This record gives sequence, structure tokens and C-alpha cells, in this order.
Amino acid sequence: MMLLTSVLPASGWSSGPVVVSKLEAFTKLSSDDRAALAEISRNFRYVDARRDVISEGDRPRNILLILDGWACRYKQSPDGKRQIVSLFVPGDFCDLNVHILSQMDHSIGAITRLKVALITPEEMTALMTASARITRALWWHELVAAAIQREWTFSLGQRSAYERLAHLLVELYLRLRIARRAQHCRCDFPLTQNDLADATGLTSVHVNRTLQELRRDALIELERKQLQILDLDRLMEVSMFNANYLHLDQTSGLE
Amino acid sequence: MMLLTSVLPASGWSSGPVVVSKLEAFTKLSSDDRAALAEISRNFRYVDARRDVISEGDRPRNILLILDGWACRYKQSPDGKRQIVSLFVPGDFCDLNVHILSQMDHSIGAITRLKVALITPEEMTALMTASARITRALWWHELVAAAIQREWTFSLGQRSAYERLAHLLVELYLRLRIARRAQHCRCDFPLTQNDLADATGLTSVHVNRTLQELRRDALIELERKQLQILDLDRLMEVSMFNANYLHLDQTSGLE
DNA sequence: CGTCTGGTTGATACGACTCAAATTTGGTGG
DNA sequence: CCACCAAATTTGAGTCGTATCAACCAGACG
Repeated sequence: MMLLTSVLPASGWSSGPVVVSKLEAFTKLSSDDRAALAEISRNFRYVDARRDVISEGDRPRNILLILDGWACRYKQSPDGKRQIVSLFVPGDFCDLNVHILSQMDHSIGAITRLKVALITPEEMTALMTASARITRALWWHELVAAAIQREWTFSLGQRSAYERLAHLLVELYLRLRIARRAQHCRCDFPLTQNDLADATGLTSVHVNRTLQELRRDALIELERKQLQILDLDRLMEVSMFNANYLHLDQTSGLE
Repeated sequence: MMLLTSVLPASGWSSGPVVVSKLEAFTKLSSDDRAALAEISRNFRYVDARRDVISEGDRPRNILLILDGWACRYKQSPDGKRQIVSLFVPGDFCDLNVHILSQMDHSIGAITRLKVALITPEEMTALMTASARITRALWWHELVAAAIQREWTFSLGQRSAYERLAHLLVELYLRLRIARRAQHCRCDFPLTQNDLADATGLTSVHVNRTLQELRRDALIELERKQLQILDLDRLMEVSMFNANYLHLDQTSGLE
């Protein structure tokens, strides 16, 4: 587990498309591959913070790729309860192949202002037929997304509030590193305590108190939408973080 | 929601391969398609109840297809906590494409004695290139599996013990109907209260008491591994069950 | 300057957990 | 067919983690 730092990309902000950084966490890409991915990121639009990108019941048409900003998947019940079921950071796709379904069973909402690429199914097919490596990388992306969802299931079922928050912070920090959006254990962290509550199945009051505990234990600093992890090793320890579900093992090729 | 019964396959046990019943919940298949699916189910083996089919850390080689029996995906933490993150019933695939990953981040365990087909990646590729309809149906299967995982996330985060169990029972009953393993609101139900506890993030003691409540409210009968749903409508109501996540809307073609 | 959103604090309530033991069920072998 | 054992279910009493409700505070913004 402590080998992680060697496996993750070097700190620093990338100049290339974030999706390239992301997929290269799985496999080295050719320059053709990179060009194709840059091409597909060209058609984008902006979504205001706190707006839905697509809502439950809508017919999905395009594949979404987050180019910048944070988003979430959430479900709401008739009585108003809301659960954030996934979080998206730059470089994340929201479901390859959703267009097969006739309607969304959940909504995708922007946490921050969002820059998001809209990829048509046809473009995606073209991309995948053009490069077997990209196809595999996209499959990997889907499998990791599924693994993250399972890990969240585990968190909600088995971890205490303290562990759950610690685990989530580690996960997001590592995912941001892959997207080259973090350095020196520091990253933007635009989630409100309310968002954190909806993601962890806690109340915002309890999230507040638990974050204070994490701060008191000198594990993190979190203010003004900035997260600083003060002791990553210990944060991983207390949350029993096992990074195997992120499937970063093949990234040794990364600088 | 009440249209469900018309959308689901007629009660009764199918004679054909269960995977055909399952995929035809999404789209009508040709007889060639059915033959190909029957062919792929030919290579199978049995796994004893309570044995792992594959364990965390193992390298995944084949795609698993449950032909008969129940299985589960579970994760365990160092301190012994166990969470069942998914359940498999006949007709379910466990991850198309897992073989891309170098190791399992969870285990797949048999709940009952299991009849399971082992499909090589090559066979799967052949199957998908041979039929675009099967390819779409398999994609649909994956998307529904992901949707179920999200719904579990919601359950664990937002539903009470009572709602959670009610919801799970409805989900499993509907999934069994699709697999033609249920009739007249009755089905085999091999999960122990311990399994239910691990799946819902509750203790088995609390599962016990909550099941008693469901029985007292005349919603279910559950004994000797047999589940009888006494009032499906009300069970769906109390769990705020919205079947949209199972994406059965295109099944109108089913008899 | 008032309003709003997000964060913080305190008091109290309750759903689910823990621990421990009893009872029932199902399977196995004599 | 019965005796036995292990696994699964059930019950009771006491505790604890997290929710609830209700203020209050700070900073951002128009």
C-alpha cells in the first residue's frame, strides 16, 4: 500500500487533456491515442454549479466526460431523501453506453461549474474501433467505476462515520492525483458538509463533528474548499484503506 | 409501477437456458442468438454452497455466468467485517471483462450449491461479434447491474432497516421473476438472516426482529428458505420501490 | 446593510448494536 | 427412527452512535 506514491503520477498539473492522464493510469497510450482523445474532448459545454447535467427520467443521448470541475450522481426518494451515489472528478466518464437505456434512473448534478464533453455514441464507437488500447482503457475505467461503487457500498454498510469520511477523503485525493489535480497532499475540495453528508449517508451535523475529530487528530486540514492531508499513511490506516479497488497496479510505467 | 406484472414474464418455469430468459427481459432474441447463448452455457461446473468461486486477490480468467443457485460478491476488511455488495441469481453474469484486471478486489462466494458457466474472453468476443443484439443485451445487463449497485448504495445510506429489507425482498423477487424462478409471489430464498445482515449492513439480530415486523404486518412469509410475498403492492410502497432502475421498460414484447 | 448559504454548537431522542442465552431446525450417523 | 450436533433463529436487557431539533455565527454577495 505504501508503494502507492511511486505508482501514482508525479505531482504537478498536466498540460495535456485530463482524460489522457486518467487513462494512462491504466496503460501507456500512443500519440495517436492521445490525439484521438483530445479530439473527442473538443466538443464541450459548461454547466453552472448546482445544476443538473441530466435528470432522472431523461433519455440519455450522449456520453459525458468531465473535463473540469466536480459532479455527482445522486438519487432522490419521494420523501426527499437524497443520496449521492458517486462523485466525478476531471477525467471521469459518466457511463459508457448509457444511451442503450431509455431513461436515467438517477440524476447527474454539477457540484462546481463544470466543463463537460458530450460524446455521441457514434464518436465513441469510432474511437473504440480505431484503437484497441483505448477500448481496453475505457473498459478499465468502467471496471474501476464499478469497483468504487462497491467500495462505497462497503463503506456505508460497515464503516463508522469517522472511517467513512477518512476513507472517502483518501479515495478522492488519490483519484485527483491520477487526474493530476493534486499535489503535496493538497487539493481543491468543493464539497460542502451537506454534500459529504449526502455521500456518506450521515447528517451534515454529524459530518461537521466528525471532520472536527479528523482535524483534532491532525489527519487533515479542510477549509475554504481546500483539503490538506496532513498524514496520509495514518488516514489510510484509520480507514483501513486498501487501494486495490482502484486497480492502479499497472501504472508502473508512469513517470 | 403497477404495470410491472404485465411487463414481467408470465409465471412458470422456463425450459430454455436461464440466460435467455434474463436477456429477453431487455430484447427479443433470434433463434440463432438463443442457440449461441445455449452453446456458451455448455461448459459449466458445480461449486459447493459456501465456497468461494473466486477470491479477492486472485487473477480473474473467465467470465462467470450463474446457471443455477445463488451467489454473492462480498468484501471483507482486515478486522473481519463482511459486506455482501451484490447478489447473483440464475442468469446473472459476474462482470463481463473482469479479465482486464490483474486481480480481484472482492470475492465471489456461493450461497447455495452453484452451477456456473465459465466463459473464456475469446468465447465472449466471438459471441459479441456474431450478434449485435446479444452485444446490446449484454451491455444492458451490465448497466442494470451497475444500477442495482447504486440502488444498494441508496438503501444503505438512506433507508431504515425495515425499508431496506422490504426493498431487497422486492428486488430479489422481481429479479427471480425475470429468471423465471418465481411464481405467484413465491420463490426460493436461500439467504440466512446472517447473509441478509451482511447484505443490508445490519446485525443478524436486528434482521431477525425486522423480519418479524414484516411478518406481523402481513407483508411476507419466510421460512424454510421459501419466501412468500403476501402483499407486493404494499411491500413496494413501504420500501418506496421504484422499479425504474431495473430497466424493464422494453420488455413489453415478453409474453 | 440585509440576506443567504454553509458551518458550528448544545440538548435530547431513538434506531440499531452488543452481549448473552435459549430455542428451533436440519443434517448425520448409529 | 432416534440421538446428537451444529447452524440458524429467537428473545431479553442494556448501551451507543448517529439523528433530530433548534439556535447561533461567519463570510459572501447583491
